[in-house]
Amino acid sequence: MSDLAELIPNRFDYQTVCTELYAAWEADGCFRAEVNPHRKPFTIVIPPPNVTGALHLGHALNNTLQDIQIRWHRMRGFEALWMPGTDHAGIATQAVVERRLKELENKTRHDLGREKLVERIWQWKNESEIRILNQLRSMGCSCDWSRTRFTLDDICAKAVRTTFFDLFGKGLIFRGKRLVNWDTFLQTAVSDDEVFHEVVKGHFWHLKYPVIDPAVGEPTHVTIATTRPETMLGDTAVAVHPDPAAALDAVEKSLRIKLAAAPAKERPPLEQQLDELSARRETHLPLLKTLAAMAKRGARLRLPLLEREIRLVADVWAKPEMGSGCVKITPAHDPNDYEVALRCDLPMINILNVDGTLNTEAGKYQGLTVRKARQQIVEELEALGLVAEIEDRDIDLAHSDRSKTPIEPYLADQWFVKMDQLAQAAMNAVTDGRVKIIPERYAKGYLDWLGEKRDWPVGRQLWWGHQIPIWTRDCVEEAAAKAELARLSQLPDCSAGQIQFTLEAPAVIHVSVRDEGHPAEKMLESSGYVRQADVLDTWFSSALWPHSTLGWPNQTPELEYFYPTSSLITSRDIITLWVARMVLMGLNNVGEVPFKEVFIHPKILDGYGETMSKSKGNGVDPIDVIDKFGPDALRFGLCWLATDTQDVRMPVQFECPHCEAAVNQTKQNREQPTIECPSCNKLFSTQWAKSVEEKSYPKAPVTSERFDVARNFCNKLWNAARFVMINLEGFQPMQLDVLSLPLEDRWILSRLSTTTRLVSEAIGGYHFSEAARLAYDFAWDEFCSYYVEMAKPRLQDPKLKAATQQVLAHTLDQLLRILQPMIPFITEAIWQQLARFGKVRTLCGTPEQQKWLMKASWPTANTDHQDTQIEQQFSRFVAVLGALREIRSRQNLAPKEEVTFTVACDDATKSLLEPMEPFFKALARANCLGLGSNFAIPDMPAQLVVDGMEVTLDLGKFIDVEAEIERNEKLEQSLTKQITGKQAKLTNESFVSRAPAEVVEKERESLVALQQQLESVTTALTKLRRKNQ
RNA sequence: GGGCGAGUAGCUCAGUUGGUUAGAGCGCCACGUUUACACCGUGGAUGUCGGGGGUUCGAGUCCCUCCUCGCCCACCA
Repeated sequence: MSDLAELIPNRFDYQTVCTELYAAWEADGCFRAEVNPHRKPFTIVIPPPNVTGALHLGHALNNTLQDIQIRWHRMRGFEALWMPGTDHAGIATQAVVERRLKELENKTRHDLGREKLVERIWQWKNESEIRILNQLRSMGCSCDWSRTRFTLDDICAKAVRTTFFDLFGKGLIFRGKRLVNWDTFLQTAVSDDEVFHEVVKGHFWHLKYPVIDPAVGEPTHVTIATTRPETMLGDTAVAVHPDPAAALDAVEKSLRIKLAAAPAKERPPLEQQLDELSARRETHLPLLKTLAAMAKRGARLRLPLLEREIRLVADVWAKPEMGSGCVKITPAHDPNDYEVALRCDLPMINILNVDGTLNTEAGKYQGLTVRKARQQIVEELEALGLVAEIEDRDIDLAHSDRSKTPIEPYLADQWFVKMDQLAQAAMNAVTDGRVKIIPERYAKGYLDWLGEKRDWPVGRQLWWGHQIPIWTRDCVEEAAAKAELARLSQLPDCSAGQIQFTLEAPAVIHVSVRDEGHPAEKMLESSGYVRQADVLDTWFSSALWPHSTLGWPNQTPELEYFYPTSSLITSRDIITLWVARMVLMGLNNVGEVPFKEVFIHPKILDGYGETMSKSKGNGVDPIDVIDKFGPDALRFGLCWLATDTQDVRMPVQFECPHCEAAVNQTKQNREQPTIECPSCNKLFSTQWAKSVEEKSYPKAPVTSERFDVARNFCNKLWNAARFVMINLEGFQPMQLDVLSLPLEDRWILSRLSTTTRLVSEAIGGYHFSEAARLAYDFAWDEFCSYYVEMAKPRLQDPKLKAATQQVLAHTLDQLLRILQPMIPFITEAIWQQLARFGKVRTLCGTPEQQKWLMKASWPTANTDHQDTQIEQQFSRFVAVLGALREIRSRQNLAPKEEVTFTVACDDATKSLLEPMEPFFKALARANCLGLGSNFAIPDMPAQLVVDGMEVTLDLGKFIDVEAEIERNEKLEQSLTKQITGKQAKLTNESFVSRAPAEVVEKERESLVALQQQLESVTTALTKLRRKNQ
């Protein structure tokens, strides 16, 4: 025994063992999943991480939960496939590489050219992909690496190309002129999802545009207001409401309705608005009426500076209740103005170059940046006396999420996917339950978003991504286009289904080619067609992920077997961007939903409740946590925290590399390149260290104390296992008859069975935290604190030893299985060792021959072992034990001092407690002198009533009478108070008559118990007081 | 403006269909090295369950309302 104790270290050496275990699993093909008609498939596709950088704690959570599901199903006999891979993440990745290019070499992508830049991005991708996949391995993710995909690899590319060609042929892809969010730094359109708003200080300029040839009684100027005066260069009209009086009436009416319904508190502001409105009727309405009339007669204005004539138009977009009541119309740079331009048939003038400078349309301002132009224009207008007023104002300015630069709304040619039918199909899949979203509340956002059925702009003016497979030729004249279309339709490629084409009125022809590298591509290029330079939105390829990774469009056996996938586990922020699009593409391409369930897990927030992100500096690298706590603690900790309703709030600490002090990460220090440790006053560096000097300081890992629980738990498990193994010497398994085992054995087996069932239910229902807590409580409180402690005396007894060993080995074996999905490394390491000492760990029947725990079978809850009566009996033992310990502790008895005690109880309890006598001795150093009713009361008693049992300790020489009196007095008070409350309740007629009988009965019983307890406390007090005199 | 979620011990969170004296981990206090584990053991202290109102014999739990925080969507001349 002592040899073994030395052989097995009392700490799990995760640093070396985990890497070895992972390699051994992988070498043995444990992660592989194959088409296997004899098993049911269980499939999860990983939400492919972006190859922009490394994974953070959010990914760690996401992947831990997936791995738990995969490992659990694998043990349950499913053919479990976890499909791994990464996402090329178009804009994000190109932006990272371009930023580095700028920082390190001061070059732009244009200095490098398309081919060279793409080459650089591939390099970056290769590096970060290795890093990401290694992070996943370190975490223990059991992905089938032989199937690893990348959204830009050949297999995914084929799926993208096929999908595009198909949608194009169905008329669901088209080109249109639309306003896009233009990122002037990356020089690409970004989607609404990639835009964030930030309030900046700005101004509100009121400008005057002269009226050309005003008639008598007409104003000479029209005043408009803008936050962006430079856009006046692109103005093509000023709008006024066609019927300002009616519009004001409507506004007033709605205000009055609101006012009538509003509570008193909200009224004043509404009333003020009404007052302002009526004032406005006097100050503005006459003028607005005149202007509306002028608009109808076709009045024209002179756009200052450019001296261009523009129209005054009547349009409902102009709100008479706001500003001057007139609004400048800049169709090419404002979404609303664009709509006005369509309605009023206005010209649309784009004044910007792709880099955000002004173009030739800006006249003498050409080449200026927006900023410079604004300054100059305002100065010149002021000189002309055309600035009526300048207000200070906060402006909610749109910024590009990727480059952090302001967005310019910009009119450009864009490719769209028509969402109509596709979105409807995806909505139906959720409403009819083919796709179940868990928790259910997230279905609402999904449906609302799809319900808008907005066309999806899929083109990106980037170099990194799937190039749009369209060749375009502008035939200039309609007749020529018609002739060309006729020619195309005669081509063999056309009848072979290799090309499809559309006519964009009046004379632009778009042709799509089905297969990459098909001769038709060359043919088109030699006959005047030009390939679209744009690439596809990165979500286009990720939308295909569940089927493209399985080989679609080829009808592979994998696709047949593993699709639809079982479960998608992801974070809530991409429900629309990704989940919704996967559903619609899956339905379109394969005709079946991509997954049956979507589980949305909580987000990891920092100590301030903010989402973690690299740019904020509050991100945590899971590798730092693994280094400090081990991969199992990382996983178990995340699992423990992943509750059903709350996001995970996680304050994090730098760990000083010099003195290991924990330095809380704050808003102040989290963005600094170096930090001085408050404990040793030495400097360490952070992720922001850039300069050589900054980087010369050792980098502090960032971890969180929240992983302590999990680390401690792993250690507890390790040592419990160590105890079991140390005590398995000479273990000879036999066939055990559970029913004839002693109480404690039957109790732990019953608890094991219940725990097994509950953990299965929790994992199956995605209640990960609950699963962790159930296993934790069973392992720590029930197995370690009670069963193992009780096993100690039994192992000394030759008659009891064998059965005890067997139950210990069996329980540990089953516990390891239950924990394997959550903490695979340490459980596997223990299981491998356990197999050396106890080859057979079943209670009876044939043992399972399995090399690896991760491939072993999931335990089934043995209902024969479940015995609520045994569990209740055991809880009485625990109660007595607790009473003994409490008395010992409050009397401050040294652990070595033995005490004697008696328990007054009924006969049933007596026969139950009798066999437990040795355990009172072992666990509380207390010798039982008597159970039941016939025993002498000691001279110096300390009593406690629990569960109707009166535990009396003979304190003899040990007693601290004062302390005992004080404690009893306190207790007496509290009991009296409770009794009074209960009596009041029970004499309350309405309670007794209306509450269910069993509730009333329960109250009565508890009153009796309380009274009994009070009585014994009073008796004890009397005795103690007498003694004290 | 619309929607969703959260507010329970110093901190981070559980709390099942309303039902005895509201729980856990960490932290704190006291005692302790009893041959698995000090990443441990035993015991203890700590709560107007965000505020107010209502339903009910009974509310942390249900309803209304207010406050605070977070997230999503829409809009912003």
